[in-house]
Amino acid sequence: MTAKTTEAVDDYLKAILELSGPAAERVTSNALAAHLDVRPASVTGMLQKLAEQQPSFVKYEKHYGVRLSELGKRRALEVQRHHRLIERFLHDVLDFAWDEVHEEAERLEHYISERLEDRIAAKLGFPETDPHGHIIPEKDGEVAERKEIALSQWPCAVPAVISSVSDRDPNALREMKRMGLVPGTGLIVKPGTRYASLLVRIGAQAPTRLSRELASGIKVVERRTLTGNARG
Amino acid sequence: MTAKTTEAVDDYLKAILELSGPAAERVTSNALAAHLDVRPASVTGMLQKLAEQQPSFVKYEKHYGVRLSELGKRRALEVQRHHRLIERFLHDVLDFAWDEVHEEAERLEHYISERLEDRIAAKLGFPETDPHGHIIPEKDGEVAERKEIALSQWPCAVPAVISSVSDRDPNALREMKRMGLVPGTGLIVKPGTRYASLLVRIGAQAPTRLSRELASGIKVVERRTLTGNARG
DNA sequence: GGCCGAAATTAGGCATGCCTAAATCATACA
DNA sequence: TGTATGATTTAGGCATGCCTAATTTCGGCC
Ligand SMILES: [Mn+2]
Ligand SMILES: [Mn+2]
Ligand SMILES: [Mn+2]
Ligand SMILES: [Mn+2]
Repeated sequence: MTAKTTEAVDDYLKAILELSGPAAERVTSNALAAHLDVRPASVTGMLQKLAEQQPSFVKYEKHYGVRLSELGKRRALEVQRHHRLIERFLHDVLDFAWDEVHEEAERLEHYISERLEDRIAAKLGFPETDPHGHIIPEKDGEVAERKEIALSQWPCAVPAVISSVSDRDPNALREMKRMGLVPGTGLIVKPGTRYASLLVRIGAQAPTRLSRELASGIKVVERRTLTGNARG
Repeated sequence: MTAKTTEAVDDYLKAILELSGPAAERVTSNALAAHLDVRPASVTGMLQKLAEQQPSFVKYEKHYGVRLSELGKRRALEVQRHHRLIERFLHDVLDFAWDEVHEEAERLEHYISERLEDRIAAKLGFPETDPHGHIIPEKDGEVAERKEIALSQWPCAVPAVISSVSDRDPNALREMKRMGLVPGTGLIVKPGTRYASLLVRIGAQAPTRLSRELASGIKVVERRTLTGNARG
């Protein structure tokens, strides 16, 4: 039973969680402003208000950035759980395409009750990931960890499996699906081709060119590591 | 594609629709304030803002009340359609009890997209009523009319069928379900018993006492009139 | 150590939508 | 034809959360 939040507050907390990365580093006002599509001045205002609350969702040092408190992390994970459960539900039960679910979930995540969250999870059989491969936090805030790496950072010639893809660009998602770039697909980056595009063998297909832009939305793990729905 | 609205505006429009009744009479500020649980001064403020918009959702005469414009009626019906589809979906697909669906729908009705509305309707096979018997407006704003009457007004000894029940009081709903007072159930009011309680034969049961309060939430139609899921 | 540019904050405003307290209006009835 | 009473509106405020413009701070570089 965390304190009462608004849609705006929830979105700030989730943004801080997602921008601070696995090491929970400080997040800058500018980064938040870009992610949330508001002006930096608005971010400062919100962070000040959040920081002076008692108890507070954030630790904020003027001019140095913000990070989540335990309470803030708890709430951010709860909203993220809502988001990802809703995406899987829309996709699996209501026939939404994987490029359509994000926008809808971005709103609904703030307005479903705990009861509805639980019924959705039960209906789906307590899924572990959303349609883009992102891990759904447990109800108690636990997150199954996984050391995934951006495809652009992955070494050549080492077999990898797609673990997740960014869900924020519908066009990119449609293009990925067309090329077979979905979670679980295996791939290998061909050596010496890391300029404007990557030469990649996707699954069992012949090697294809993959733009850096598209590649930037893809995260991978080592071939054997993926638990569950591997396909490559 | 009606103009952009907020949750508050949607709730005002829906309240005006529901309080103005089949004859679309003017609704008073006080009635709205009571229904929406805000102060009358707040209602006045909102009605003034709505009335001076161009195009406007309402026709408002200072000191005399408000009614919906065509645009306002269109929007109110759309929100009502959302509400009732969501209630049926939560009940039929996600195992919500009939006394749990209203509160959830009251929030979600404002936040589902047209796409989600359509998918829910399709998944349900385009249902005609919500779990409380209320008719779901069509997507184009058409409403199947039905001349239902409050049970308290129904003549004695004339066979009736429950057409709908009020969904706003969870306790009353649980009590109704326990007594078999659900849409489709037939009943007859016994003569000469219209004081603090009604003596009523519900379905095939022995006659029971029914408090005026519970009866006030029940609407009925003539025995043969109900289309569809009659049970009485 | 001082300067410069980028990042961040402060200052001042606006829109929404709620509140309480103080007028004012409509109207029933004496 | 007043008048009182309840309904309604006006006046003034507050919280949230966004904006632009102006100012301050940070940090790297000469
Ligand atoms: Mn959101
Ligand atoms: Mn996702
Ligand atoms: Mn509502
Ligand atoms: Mn209902």
